[in-house]
Amino acid sequence: MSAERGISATMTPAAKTPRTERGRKTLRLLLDAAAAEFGEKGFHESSVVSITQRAGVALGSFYTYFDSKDSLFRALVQDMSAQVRKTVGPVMAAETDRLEGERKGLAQFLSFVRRHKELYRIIDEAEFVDPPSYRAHYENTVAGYVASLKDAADKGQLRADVEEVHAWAIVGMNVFLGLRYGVMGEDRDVNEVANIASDLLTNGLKR
Amino acid sequence: MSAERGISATMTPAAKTPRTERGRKTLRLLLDAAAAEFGEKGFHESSVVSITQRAGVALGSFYTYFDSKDSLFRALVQDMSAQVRKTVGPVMAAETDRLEGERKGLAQFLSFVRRHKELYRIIDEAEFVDPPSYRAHYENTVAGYVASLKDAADKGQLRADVEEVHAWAIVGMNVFLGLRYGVMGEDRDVNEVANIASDLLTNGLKR
DNA sequence: GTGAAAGTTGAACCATGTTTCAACTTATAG
DNA sequence: CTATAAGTTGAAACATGGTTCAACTTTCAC
Repeated sequence: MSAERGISATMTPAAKTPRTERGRKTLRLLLDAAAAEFGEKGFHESSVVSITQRAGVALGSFYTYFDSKDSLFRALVQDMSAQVRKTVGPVMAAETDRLEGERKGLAQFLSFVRRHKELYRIIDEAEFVDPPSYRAHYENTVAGYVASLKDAADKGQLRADVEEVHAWAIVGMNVFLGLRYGVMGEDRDVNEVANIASDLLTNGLKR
Repeated sequence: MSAERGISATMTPAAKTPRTERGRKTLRLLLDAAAAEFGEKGFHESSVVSITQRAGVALGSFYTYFDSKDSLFRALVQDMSAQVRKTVGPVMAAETDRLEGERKGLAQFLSFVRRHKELYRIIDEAEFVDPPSYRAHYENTVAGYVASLKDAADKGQLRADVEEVHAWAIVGMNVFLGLRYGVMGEDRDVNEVANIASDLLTNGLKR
């Protein structure tokens, strides 16, 4: 799970920025350890002690880089929220046809989730550990969806009456498919799932 | 938030069953207080002390009825999982047309959520506090959906190829609509939301 | 009415885990 | 080479809150 994810631009310096190479390395160790720990055991079961142990640094070093366990979590949520957008967004945008973009985007999202189960669960847990981050994550996501759906509607690629409710519905669909076929089990092919969902989204259930 | 919900049949006697009227009353006080408390502050922010205080009983009385804070939570999750099914199921089943049933069911679900935000959040938090209950809740829900979708397909009411993936997609959609238009805000009419979602589900996004 | 069972009470016990800090080591600029 | 800033360390202080228990009160069957 040790991602190549570094200290991304979006990450607010709630993390007291390290000044030397050694410092950056330690910070990265802590972030990776925390992501893994939170992903496996959840926020409350993870202790600062266990995180520092996994990272292989002393307990006290944690507070060189973070104000608290909470602030670490917040940093992680924001970082990963950005990561999802950065991974899925371009794949979706690359497609001229919005519905095809949706299909490709979901497939991409599902494989991302499989490779980053920890991060997926961290966002989910933010609903309880840090509600504002959670809301922000989904409000951003939905806002992006609404814009891009309206855009596609203008181009005549889909029905003209698309709005917020549609966006929340689609996001919910994707999140649950990610939970089931990304996190809970990998018993289905990513593309197969994406095809089925995309077809449902395009044509609906009626025969 | 003090529901008329009593000690339902499905509730495993993890709660040490009271033998007198007085006992039953105390147990109910504790259950209602806990549901409210968990709903507002989440599992970890709620303490047994605060729950007993809200219920107006002594700290020690808690352990007359529950083995632990966890076991109370488990009882609550199971109880509410059953409640949702009991509230939404019949409304859906009453309709002969599956798609119309879906619309009515969603509307019913949304108003249920509005009246029971606490319980909704309790199920969500089970993902972290008691994963088995969480999985069980959604696996049950989805299984019911698959059966009823297949049934409707046999009757020619919808496409023949419905399967598990569709069910997870629909459930995810409903859950997120519940989160947004039930819990987060009530700025839209329940029936309007249900109509839009139902239309999306029936006809899809293509124009 | 009486005694055993059921229920109540809250102080004390206990476990866990976050945060602080002063002594120490490593890095780097001049 | 050296002085100073950056970083590391882990023991101890501190806070929180779940759980136990022995003394007490209420209920209820006989």
